[in-house]
Amino acid sequence: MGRRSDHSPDELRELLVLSGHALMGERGFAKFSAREAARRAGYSVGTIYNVFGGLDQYLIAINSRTFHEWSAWLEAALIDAPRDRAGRIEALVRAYFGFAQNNQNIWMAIYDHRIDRSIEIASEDDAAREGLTSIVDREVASTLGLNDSDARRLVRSLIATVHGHCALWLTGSYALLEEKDPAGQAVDRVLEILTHHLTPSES
Amino acid sequence: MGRRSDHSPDELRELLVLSGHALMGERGFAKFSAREAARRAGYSVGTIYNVFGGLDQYLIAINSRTFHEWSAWLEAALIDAPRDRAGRIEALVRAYFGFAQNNQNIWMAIYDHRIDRSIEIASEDDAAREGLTSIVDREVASTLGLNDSDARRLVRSLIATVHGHCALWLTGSYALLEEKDPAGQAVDRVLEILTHHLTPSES
DNA sequence: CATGGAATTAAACAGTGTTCAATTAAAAAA
DNA sequence: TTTTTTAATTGAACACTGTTTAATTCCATG
Repeated sequence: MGRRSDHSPDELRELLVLSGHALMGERGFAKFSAREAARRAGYSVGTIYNVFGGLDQYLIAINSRTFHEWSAWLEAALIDAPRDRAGRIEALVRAYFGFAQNNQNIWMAIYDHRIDRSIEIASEDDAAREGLTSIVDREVASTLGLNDSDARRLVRSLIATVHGHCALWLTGSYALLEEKDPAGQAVDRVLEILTHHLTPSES
Repeated sequence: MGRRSDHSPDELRELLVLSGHALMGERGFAKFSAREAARRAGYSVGTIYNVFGGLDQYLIAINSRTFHEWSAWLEAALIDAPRDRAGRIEALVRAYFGFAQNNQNIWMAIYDHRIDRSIEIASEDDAAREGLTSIVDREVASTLGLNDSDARRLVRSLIATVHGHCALWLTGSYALLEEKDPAGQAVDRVLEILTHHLTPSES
């Protein structure tokens, strides 16, 4: 076939991302198939290469969708969160875990997809990733008595801390198998760390 | 061919693990090929299925080898470590990072391989994984004024904290891209956490 | 209506994991 | 020693991948 008018370029792009995202959720990264994703969208594999340029870019687009959903999930959780600092931090961390648990395959796909340094990430995809970090920046960094640079470093370190708990938990890795409440452990660690970085007047 | 006497069952097993481990180091998990690993060992794919029972068990065996090397690496680093608590903790965390950095592909393969709950892990492979945790248990837990249960929980949480920093760093993930010394951040976080769990007389 | 250009596909290629009948070598039995 | 049994090893088949490219088919424009 040739140019088909049943979908505009943008519609087609979104259609394929949607189909791939759903398939990733069903199968997980290891059993994902671009062929199958295209098939379900009613197109053939080649179309993916046309639209995205390659499999890596397609996977990046799928993961960007996950980042958006994840950000929205966190924002939603923060609406109902308590007003005190510890309460908000706990809500944030538990929402982080909640999204991962309720969307295991697509959450893990974010980290399963290793992107070669050679291929460049579109600014749109970059923004999706930054969006998540910026939520934590807003919630945490502003309340600290640190200069911006130190606060940024600490926030990223806190994200790594929470990520570590969540990743080991969901991969069923040895370290957290017997732990009943990994999210609670992450919350505790984050709060312990934060007390070290509060100015006396804040603690 | 039939039964060949050039390798005993144990030798063959080790030969294949060695070959697979080397290939994993060269290519990484995504581009690993059991066929190629067997080829390099001078056998055909079927042999892997004979010896290990399936691809999953083969990958588990390869990763067990990594765990042994990793444990040895940590023990070696602890020999030259300072005697004070903070110094030993720092040495441990930096050795953790050092192994991962110097063996990126085989280190990441540990977490890339998702093991279905249905397949059971041989006690030998379990021991390889426990061995690593037990090093941290020995170094950290015994110095804390906690009961065994709480200490175990905390140690695993600390491992998750360090793992998170290391994983985000090596995957080139958004959160730690600009961080110059991720290991140092992990060390700082671990020490900050530990001060919260020391009895007054120890701090 | 024709024609050029762009979207879409089908087919080909080189790989993969997995299974299993056929083969072959060594060990056991005669 | 010769034969038979047993077990290790392979090769081929199957159904899949991702990736590239020539051929097709549709649409918009002249």
